[in-house]
Amino acid sequence: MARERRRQKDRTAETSARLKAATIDLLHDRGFWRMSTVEIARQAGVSRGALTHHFASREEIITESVADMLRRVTDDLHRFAEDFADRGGSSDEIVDYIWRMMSDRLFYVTMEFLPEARHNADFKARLIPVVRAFHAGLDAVWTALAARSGVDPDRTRTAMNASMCLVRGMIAQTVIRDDPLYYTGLLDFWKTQLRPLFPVASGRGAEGGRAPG
Amino acid sequence: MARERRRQKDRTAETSARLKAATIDLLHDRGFWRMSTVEIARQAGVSRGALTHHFASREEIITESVADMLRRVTDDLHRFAEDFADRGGSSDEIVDYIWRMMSDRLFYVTMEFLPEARHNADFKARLIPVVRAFHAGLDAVWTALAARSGVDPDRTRTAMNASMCLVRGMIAQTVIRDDPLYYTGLLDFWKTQLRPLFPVASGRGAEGGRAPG
DNA sequence: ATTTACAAACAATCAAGTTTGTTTTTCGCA
DNA sequence: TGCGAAAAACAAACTTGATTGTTTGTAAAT
Repeated sequence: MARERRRQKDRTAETSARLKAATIDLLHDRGFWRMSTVEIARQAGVSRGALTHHFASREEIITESVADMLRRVTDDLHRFAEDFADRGGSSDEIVDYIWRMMSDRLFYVTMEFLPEARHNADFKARLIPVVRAFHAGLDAVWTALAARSGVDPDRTRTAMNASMCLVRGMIAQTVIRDDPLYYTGLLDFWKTQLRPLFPVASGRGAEGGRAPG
Repeated sequence: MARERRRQKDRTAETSARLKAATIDLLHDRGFWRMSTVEIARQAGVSRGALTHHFASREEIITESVADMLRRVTDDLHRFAEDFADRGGSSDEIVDYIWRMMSDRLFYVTMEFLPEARHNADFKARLIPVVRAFHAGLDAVWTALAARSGVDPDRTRTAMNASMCLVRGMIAQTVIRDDPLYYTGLLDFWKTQLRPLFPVASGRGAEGGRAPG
């Protein structure tokens, strides 16, 4: 393009980024074990030599790619939490948000590497800190909801972690069962269950923030 | 052994059963792609030649093993549904049952082959009918609960499918997060949510089952 | 006798990591 | 500031090991 001479830092950053993006793409489209480092290089538009230069092993490029992806999602999560706290959203919105976030490749990619984490202690260890950061992002969202609806934070966390698990299980099921109405039905049911737990304080503030158990 | 002369039917049945059991064991302990046909034969205590004699390919022994496993679980499900209908159990009990059923290797093994189903159309096609039968088994349980508590069957199905998804998502999370209290907390939360939807008809209160230790 | 169950050796493929070679960038130093 | 060595970014060929499906051989059941 414009610059014929590029700094090595820039070249490294760009090539690594392309390779990591290609890795996530293939993780999603081809699967953890079906994809090869040859494919990753091809998809990234670089030689396999470039790949081996920047990443010591197949396992390394995968762990770094997944870590990158989770960090990006975590950033989004924090932005959403801030925005949500500012304008005071509803529990419905949160359900929709996590459904969209998880459906958008995140949990499909997760299903690719979860089995590996279960069988490969190094891989799992490398993953845990970044997963913890992701959960901290989730907690930021839950905390915003708890503050906004005046509900006990612990109870909020439980309800929202359950929502996360529900969505995980739903997306797992989409692999075998393709039935959009089934999933919207489940989400609606879930929203209905959550609503009384997190009353919206706005407007005619009749509710003080307590829900009958 | 006791019998020196065995029918070929019996030999085939026994050897196949050993191989399929070994396949499920390794699927759980080593993972879909980490295990090899050599390992399966060794685990089953037969030669690899025996394996190739009874199963045309690696994919075939895996699909047949998984189908067998799902059929066994489905049988259990129907037995539970019958028993549950006879004595009129609580929704708490159902939550405990599906948690136990899914935690007992079933969903870990499922997480091993779900990605394969996502990327391998033949594999998926081979799986769908047996998964459908499994869901029919689940429906038998839900129907028993609906009849017993006089709740609309459709609503019951939705609530119970949500329970299944919740449990799936919880078990997926156990791969990364090892925290038994977290999971019992989620189960208790969910039982509390379900209880008012499925009131126990008798005057004895909703004492049902307690969470497993 | 002929088919079936099992056993073991074989062949071909494939992917990961290594090595070797070439071009571009960086940097110490005159 | 300019030059040359060193290092980094790529590229491609090579090595090795593992795995699957196939083939060939043998004992037992039909």
